[in-house]
Amino acid sequence: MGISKTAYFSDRQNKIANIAKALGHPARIAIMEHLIKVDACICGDLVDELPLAQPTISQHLKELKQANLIKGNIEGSSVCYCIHKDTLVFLKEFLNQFNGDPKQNIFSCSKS
Amino acid sequence: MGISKTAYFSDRQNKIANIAKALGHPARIAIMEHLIKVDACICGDLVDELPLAQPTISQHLKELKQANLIKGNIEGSSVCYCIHKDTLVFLKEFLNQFNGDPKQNIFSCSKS
DNA sequence: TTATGTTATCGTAATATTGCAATATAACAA
DNA sequence: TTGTTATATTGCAATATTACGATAACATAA
Repeated sequence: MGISKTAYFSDRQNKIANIAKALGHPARIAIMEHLIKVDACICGDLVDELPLAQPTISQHLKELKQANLIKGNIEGSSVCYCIHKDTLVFLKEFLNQFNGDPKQNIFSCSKS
Repeated sequence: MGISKTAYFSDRQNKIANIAKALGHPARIAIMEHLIKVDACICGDLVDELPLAQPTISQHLKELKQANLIKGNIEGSSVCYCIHKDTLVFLKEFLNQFNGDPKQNIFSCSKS
């Protein structure tokens, strides 16, 4: 990515960007959607479900975990993953900023 | 980013990932937040506002425009940018999938 | 015309991401 | 112990992103 000037932005802006970045890959969207469908599953289930190799899935899970989008519970020799809703709520709150007057600012913009 | 197997995922999953990826940088979050604060502004305003050079801002705006997160209106020699709410609504609808029973799946997960 | 203001594009260096084979690690069974 | 199963880590090639100086493209003014 080249140098990213994260230090120049607020913690909140960096946190939101980090969550969005973690969601910025179709495999990770597919993982999130599979997790919500089955409630919780292990890495191996995702390897069967998605057209990617096990190390790749594991790496994507790590990415999602780093952003707090999922949690992993160790269950014997496997790890059970599920969604961490708090983070999704946080992201939704960011999006709610953009709910202004619906009559305004929809199909045009000017600096007037 | 290396080869991204986008072809293996649905159009919808790719679209969501693309929007999220566009939001996956603090400068672009800052741009979106500035745009909502002032309703609409030109590139030069953002150059004054953010600690990045003009070509960098322009590139970030292109990224946001490509994901349909903003629109640009040419006004004389400048371009007026504003938020494209439809895309944010689309992203919010994706997040709404994750609003299951609040008593379930909050602080634990198991494959039981 | 020339000059100025505004934005986009090009080129490039530094760095990050993606994907996977190979391998390591860990839990458990036999 | 050995073997099996499940997941994580390492190492690497291919590719993408980030940032910015230089410059191009454009509208407008003088």
